[in-house]
Amino acid sequence: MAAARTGSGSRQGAAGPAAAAARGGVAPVAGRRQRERSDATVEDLLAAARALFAAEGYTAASLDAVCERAGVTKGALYHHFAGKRQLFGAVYAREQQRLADTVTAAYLREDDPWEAVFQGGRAYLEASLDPEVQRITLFDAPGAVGWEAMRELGVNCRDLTLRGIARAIRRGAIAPRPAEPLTSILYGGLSESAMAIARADDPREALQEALADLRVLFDALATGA
Amino acid sequence: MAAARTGSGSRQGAAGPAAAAARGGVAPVAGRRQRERSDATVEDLLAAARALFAAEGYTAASLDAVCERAGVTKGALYHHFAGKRQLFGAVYAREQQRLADTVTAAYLREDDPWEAVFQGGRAYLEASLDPEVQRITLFDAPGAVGWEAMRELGVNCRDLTLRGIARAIRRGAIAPRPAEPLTSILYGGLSESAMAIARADDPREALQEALADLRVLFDALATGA
DNA sequence: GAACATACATACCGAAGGTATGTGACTGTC
DNA sequence: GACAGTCACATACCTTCGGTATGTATGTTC
Repeated sequence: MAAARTGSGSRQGAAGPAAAAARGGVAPVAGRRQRERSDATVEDLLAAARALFAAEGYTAASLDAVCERAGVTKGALYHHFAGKRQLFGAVYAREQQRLADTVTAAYLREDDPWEAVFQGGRAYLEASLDPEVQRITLFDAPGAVGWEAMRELGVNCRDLTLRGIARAIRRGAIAPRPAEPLTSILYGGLSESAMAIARADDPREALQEALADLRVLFDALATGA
Repeated sequence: MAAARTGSGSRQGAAGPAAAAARGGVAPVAGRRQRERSDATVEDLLAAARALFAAEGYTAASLDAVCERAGVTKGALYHHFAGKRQLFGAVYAREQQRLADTVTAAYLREDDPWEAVFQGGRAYLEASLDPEVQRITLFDAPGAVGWEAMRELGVNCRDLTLRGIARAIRRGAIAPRPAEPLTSILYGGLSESAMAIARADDPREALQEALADLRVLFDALATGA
């Protein structure tokens, strides 16, 4: 327990630019364990990257700007991430995780397996109306990380959809069929719907119309029983 | 008809790098009218850009490489296009035009308005299986030119879908509803399906399954009459 | 406490998008 | 049919940005 105070709150000798100290943590920094420091830096970088990627888009957002906002230098960035694509990939994975949590919560609230898929879809649609979410998950992700990586970077809503549909089929809530095609149609349809709704003259009304149409579609596919 | 020969086939004084002479045209160049020269240069640039954008993606493809392939310098490129985005936008617009022609042809072959939409969708799906088409229209376009520009850059398949659905509604082939929501679901569903099919273990089988599922969906929405 | 590993900062490089400017070919005009 | 003006480029250059190599203070291990 010797002398723990190290004076300046900056992480190292030179001048730590800014912003990092504004995080929730208490004042001192040098006494923490490496893992905590590392995690905090990654957190700062991801937060800064998310903000800039969302605001300016993947190509327009520069790593220098990300580092400045995170209060770190490029040395730190490249210590934790292999490059710009990987940084974006990490941001994307987080975003999908957040979306998936929301969708899963809505899904689990329903007992009927087909209705549960509907509610999950509804939750995904509503969550995807946020322009920042759209920019990251719908616009830039395909071009930046590719289609395969989008599905392999941890949890993703497409797999959620697939599993929901598969369960609805197993339970007999919809007619037997391979689950993949309907997954593509539903997931792609919801994604495109989100983009259209967000840009509609009256997004509120557009959302209601979309949900009504989606309801018709779900009813049409449900087995009468 | 004075002396028309100008010696070298190169367009101007200095050394025209390459490739441009390989186009279909005959040998001399200087005698043509400006408009023809200009059109030919634009054509070369678009062809080179399409090839590189399709092969390497929007960000990875460099304008220097495009110019080299087109046998032109950046001066020519920036004389005809405002920048990289606009060049890509022009390539994208052409691609959409090509797709739209194919889709329209399939659409017009059917009399029943709802079946015509199905055949148009089928044509769009099959045409979108080409990796080069996918890379340009599905992966890079949203991030590079944005959603609004994708719909304002000339003909596009989404509007075709919208009009087909609107006609099917007017003719009573499907139940009355606002056409926009179903358009988003169908167009987005087909786009996502194309990406999934192209990456499936057995694309042939995946395509058949997708079309079968699409058929079920179309039948479910059709009015019995 | 000495050797080692971690977590950065600093400085630099090359590539690529974009721009400013020059020049020869073309075109309308008198 | 010269001549002025415009068009269609080429050349050279600037700036930004992604990426890398290296130095160094901090933390960890034995």
